[in-house]
Amino acid sequence: MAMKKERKGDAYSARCPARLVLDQIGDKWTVLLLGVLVKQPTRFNELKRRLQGVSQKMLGQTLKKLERNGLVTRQVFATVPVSVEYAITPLGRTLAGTVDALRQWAEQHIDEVARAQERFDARP
Amino acid sequence: MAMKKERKGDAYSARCPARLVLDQIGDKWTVLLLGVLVKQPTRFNELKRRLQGVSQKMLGQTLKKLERNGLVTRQVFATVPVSVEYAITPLGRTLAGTVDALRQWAEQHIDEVARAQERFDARP
DNA sequence: CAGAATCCCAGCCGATACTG
DNA sequence: CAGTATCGGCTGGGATTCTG
Repeated sequence: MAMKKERKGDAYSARCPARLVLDQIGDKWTVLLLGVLVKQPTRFNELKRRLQGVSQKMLGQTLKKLERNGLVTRQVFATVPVSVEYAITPLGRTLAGTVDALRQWAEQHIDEVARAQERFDARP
Repeated sequence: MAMKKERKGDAYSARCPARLVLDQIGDKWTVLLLGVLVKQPTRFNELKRRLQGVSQKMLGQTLKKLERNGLVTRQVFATVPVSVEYAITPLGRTLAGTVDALRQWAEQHIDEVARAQERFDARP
């Protein structure tokens, strides 16, 4: 029997900081969420409205992950029906900036990528 | 800058260039793969050896996706057992650079993130 | 050596329903 | 309003087997 010893992850371990970042921003909603919050603090249902198509489950889950990683804060106001405001942290703001570099790369090179795909798909 | 109205595919449509990039680099092996190939062209089994823990399936699949997007090239040599060399393209090299910005962000802020996680996990 | 094909599981994610 | 809980589909990804 092939036992693996301590194969926890090699260069690919959870200790790899890059992996931590990609696990955060690689999911479906984080980038869009940061994109909204970087402009202003926003409440739960308002976020739900902005990110058309998100489910409460994923919104809550994504926000919780962001909060846990110190990228957004959650503040509760004791209004009549309680309201909760999410805001980006300074740390989150720096990440949003870095993610923006990615977005810029994408916009600059999307045509080239699209052409590569066509070439690839149109061959024997 | 043009306002996009188009609510059919949300802001989250496949047309979104940022989404295309995240779908490419967000997977488990792309970043590591680029990290190896950015140094020198490498053959299939050599890649498999370098990325300890990757399966042939995922390696082949990831390479194919990279090739389709024009980020790496695949060249076959008619040696005795045939050998195949994968190399990063200029386009792929620019992406690798951008990804590196992400890695730098991660390394600079991993401590702060870790502390945020501890604080989050250690509360009632 | 370089891969394709198959099986299977864990986790993401959406839809829906329920709570304070 | 702001969530949590549960069910189920889909897919990323690993292990294994087979081919040129």
